[in-house]
Amino acid sequence: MDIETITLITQGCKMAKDLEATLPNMATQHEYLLNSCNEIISVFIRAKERINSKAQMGVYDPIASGVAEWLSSSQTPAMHLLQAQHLLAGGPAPGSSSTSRNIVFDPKVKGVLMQDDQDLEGGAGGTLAEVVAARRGFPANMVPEVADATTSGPRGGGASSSSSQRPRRRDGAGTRVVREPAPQMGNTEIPPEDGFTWRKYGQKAILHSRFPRSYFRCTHQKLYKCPAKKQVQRLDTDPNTFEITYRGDHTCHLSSTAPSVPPPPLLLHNQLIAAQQDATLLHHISAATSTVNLTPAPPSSVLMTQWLSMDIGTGGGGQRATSNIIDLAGASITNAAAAGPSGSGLPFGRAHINVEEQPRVADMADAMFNSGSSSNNSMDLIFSSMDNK
DNA sequence: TTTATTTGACCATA
DNA sequence: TATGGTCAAATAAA
Repeated sequence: MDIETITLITQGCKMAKDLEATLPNMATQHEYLLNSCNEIISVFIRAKERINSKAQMGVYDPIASGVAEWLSSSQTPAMHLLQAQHLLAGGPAPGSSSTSRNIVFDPKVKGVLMQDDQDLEGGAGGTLAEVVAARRGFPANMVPEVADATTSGPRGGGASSSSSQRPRRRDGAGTRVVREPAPQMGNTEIPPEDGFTWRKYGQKAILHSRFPRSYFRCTHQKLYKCPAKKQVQRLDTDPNTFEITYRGDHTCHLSSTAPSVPPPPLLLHNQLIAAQQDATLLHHISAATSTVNLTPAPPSSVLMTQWLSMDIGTGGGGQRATSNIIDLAGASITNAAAAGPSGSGLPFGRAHINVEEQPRVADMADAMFNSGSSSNNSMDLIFSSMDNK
């Protein structure tokens, strides 16, 4: 990545942060906000185009990848807002590309699909869940409704894949290899989160590799017989990059109580309402009896909390208001109230939440949105009562 | 007490 | 037979 691209990205980030700083005072200045957003977007688009031109040469750029990680980790509420606007406007998220497979302006999008991938970004059609998952950079096999016909179970014995790196396994079909930069902050030993919860079941030294390979399976493997697995290994040539191999599809999302694709970034309340009215979205919004399809923690619980509190103004009253919360990725929680502190694990099973159950839903929402990590998050607390074997 | 992680042993595959 | 992948007991953490 050349210096000009870096400069553009830096400039865009600075502009976004400046905007964020002025947001409290300028929140009502729509024209100013619009202009500012447009300026920021144009800067990132220029950066994106420069990066795309490099990426299309087929070169994985660890520096660009690192910047993507940095962008992700430093994403501000203002950035979320920009992204939300573009998401609902039908256009690509700021900084994302309809064709590229590189930097996407999203907290979760960091990966570079290396093989056996589908054009995650390119699908003009597809379900919302697919689009959202694609925008979030998830491997195609993690997108609900997208069944990989070639996928087999852990020892399914499918046909051999084209992987040249691990020719030993015959069940290579359905595997996807993603490279993601190691977190720049915090514990860099931990592979970046991908929105699902994983349980580590093994670690093994690999021949001719400096770093051991870690083996993970879906946390819900037992309960839902979810065959999804992943292997995580640091690259010998670039210790700051993880190579993550996904195997098997998540089947846990098939259950109404199971985790699914994570929700999209923060969306404004009115945008959510508008989205609700969109026929394409209604497909994903359950009707009268609202089945709660629980998801891993949102990318930014803080932001979600902010959003909930933002919404209180329109909800009226001195009490904490009821909000319509819609998980656009296929889940729905209706009339979930943002209420006080929650207790520990909530004893609900296949949750058909009625409006009358708001207090309980409120606790659940609290548990969901106050959790910080997708692993060991409150959702597991919620599920723990159900996971009794 | 429950759940997650670690790690040595075992098994399957090339 | 070497190697990668998984199991399961031991241990740690919550």
